[in-house]
Amino acid sequence: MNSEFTIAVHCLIILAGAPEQIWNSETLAGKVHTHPARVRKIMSLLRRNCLIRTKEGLGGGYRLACDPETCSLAEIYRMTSCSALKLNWCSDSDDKTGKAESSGIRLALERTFSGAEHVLEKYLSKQSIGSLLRELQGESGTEISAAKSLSEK
Amino acid sequence: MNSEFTIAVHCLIILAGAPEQIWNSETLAGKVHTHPARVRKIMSLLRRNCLIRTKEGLGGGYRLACDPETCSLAEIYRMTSCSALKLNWCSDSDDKTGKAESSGIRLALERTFSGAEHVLEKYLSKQSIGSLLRELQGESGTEISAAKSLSEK
DNA sequence: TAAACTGTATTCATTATAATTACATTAATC
DNA sequence: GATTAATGTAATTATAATGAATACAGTTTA
Repeated sequence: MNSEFTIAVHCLIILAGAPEQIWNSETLAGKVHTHPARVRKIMSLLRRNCLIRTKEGLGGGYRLACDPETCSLAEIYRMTSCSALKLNWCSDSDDKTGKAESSGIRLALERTFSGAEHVLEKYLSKQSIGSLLRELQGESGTEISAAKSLSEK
Repeated sequence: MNSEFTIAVHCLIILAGAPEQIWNSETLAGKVHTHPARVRKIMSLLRRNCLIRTKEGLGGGYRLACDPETCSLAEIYRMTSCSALKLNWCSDSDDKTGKAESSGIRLALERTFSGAEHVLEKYLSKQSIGSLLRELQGESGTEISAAKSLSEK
């Protein structure tokens, strides 16, 4: 999984924390520690998926366009990092034995990986921009981490 | 997750499929489509974790040293790819606002990632070299994929 | 003692990732 | 309108991660 997911979530949380405000790429880049052009690229992806609204021109920038509570991390994961757990290894065409045993192994491992992706998405679907934001806002208190309890269900 | 996990599992399945046989790095490398030196490096890791036994010298190679049924993929994952889902992004020391909001976001995301790692390991702990091997051997039949059903539990 | 292995470090090549630059386009404001 | 400040996007460059290849010391068998 590359860092696009992280940056996307981070920016969305910032937007959700001040829904009326318009944030530009430079400000977001400063908070997320990356380059404005990269922020724009990722935000552009989020816009095409209708999570945010963009305003071009002077005074422009980004605003949230979705309900933080229903915007799940799984959704964002799919946009940014789909199949990050994919099996990365070449085909088995040159198996000389004819028994094609290693192809069988490959299939089995592909099922394992796709199952892994499945449980990961299921876990991420239980968290949303809203839930993370609430977790943040309650941080000064003594709450138990929501992520921890979710993963131990 | 890099491909060490895949190669390790693949090699272990091969060893488990012929427990009496000694496999050398060149043969394994041919089946797994990588370089013998890389196989040796990974097998060396598995040996240090007592999953296999090594025989050096002429006629040497690798043999399984564990019960395939209790050798879970989670265990192998931990050896090869631990924290593959770790948050990869720099610290927040230069936050000028003083509110340290983005540090809070960082902590929240770290919890999310560590929870993700947790569910992934939990999923992998339900599969073993033995279960994969059995899945392979029953492949000619019409069995439902074990991985699929596990991930949908 | 020679041959065939593993163990391991090092170097090189490739690929993936991210930063940077550049510039067209858009919109607000003077 | 002209200027300014923003996004959208492509292209280039730099850096980091990954894997392949090489080399050679150590080990065991015959």
